[in-house]
Amino acid sequence: MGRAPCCDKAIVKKGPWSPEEDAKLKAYIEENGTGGNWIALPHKIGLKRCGKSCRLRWLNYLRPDIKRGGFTEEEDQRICSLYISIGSRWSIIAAQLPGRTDNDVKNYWNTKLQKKLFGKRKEPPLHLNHVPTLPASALERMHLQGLLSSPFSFCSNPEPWPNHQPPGDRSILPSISTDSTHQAGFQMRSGILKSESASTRGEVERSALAFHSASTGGSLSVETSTSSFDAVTADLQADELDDLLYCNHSSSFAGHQEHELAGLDCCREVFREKESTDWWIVDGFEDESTMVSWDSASALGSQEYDV
DNA sequence: AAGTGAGACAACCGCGACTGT
DNA sequence: CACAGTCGCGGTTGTCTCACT
Repeated sequence: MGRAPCCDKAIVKKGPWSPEEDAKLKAYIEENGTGGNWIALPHKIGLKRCGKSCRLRWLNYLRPDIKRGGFTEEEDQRICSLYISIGSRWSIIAAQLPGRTDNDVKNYWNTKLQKKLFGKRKEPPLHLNHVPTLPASALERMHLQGLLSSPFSFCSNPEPWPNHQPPGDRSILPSISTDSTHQAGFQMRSGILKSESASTRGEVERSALAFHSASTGGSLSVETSTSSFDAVTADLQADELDDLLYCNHSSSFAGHQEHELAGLDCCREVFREKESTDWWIVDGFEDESTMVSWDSASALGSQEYDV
């Protein structure tokens, strides 16, 4: 028995939306709002569409604040920086780009940016094939980190998330985005304690962080201030990203091979030890890059995390 | 002009998380 | 606490457009 479908697939219409359907949906939402229930909405306005489909159509296409047209260089850089920092959290990345939707950003990454950064080649760099358990996105990010001059630079940033708020106050501060829809998408998910298998996409980040932690004598600070994602992106060298995105980066790549391989070595080292290490994260720090090992846990000190 | 392939964009699907009862 | 309904997300697939042969 699978989960019950959210709507009757025999009745709902699928495929591209007609202008009439768009007009109906748009007019209703502009006048009445979504009513807090997408599933019921299509019935109210006589649309033979799934509620999820209506939601998607509104968020990705009909919403008045949608920005059309090509992405700017600044947006490119921002997407890349954030992708390197947090991975394929498209909704979060999109929230940093006013008027852009997660679908937009995701499509743009998949069709354009990925090619810009990695070239036409589909397979990962040869040496990365030696880490077969890593998911593609993690490999990509590893590769990008290698292309920049400071491998795993994001792990030197104590604040990979825009801010951390205590449980019970999960909404991200307005400074991140003034757009209400985006803010809604920023609802931080609670998760007091997560344990993840070693093969999840956060593998690289955890390894990197553990490496960083070890190399700094096990000290690791996790702060709870309220600065924005700018702190993350500032950590990546904008000019280097610019090189990767808009210039021939072959020379840059060659120059960083050594760094990259060194970074991989540290990962492999950590992978060998992962069996004996318990990985954990604290509430509100959903991103794997913020995970810390027990080795560095003592540094959390005064933080009262519900573990 | 017709066929074809690639690229861009739109939409769907499945799943985990959240919320109310 | 359990359960059902709903939301939101990320991955994937489908469709359309356009350039090229």
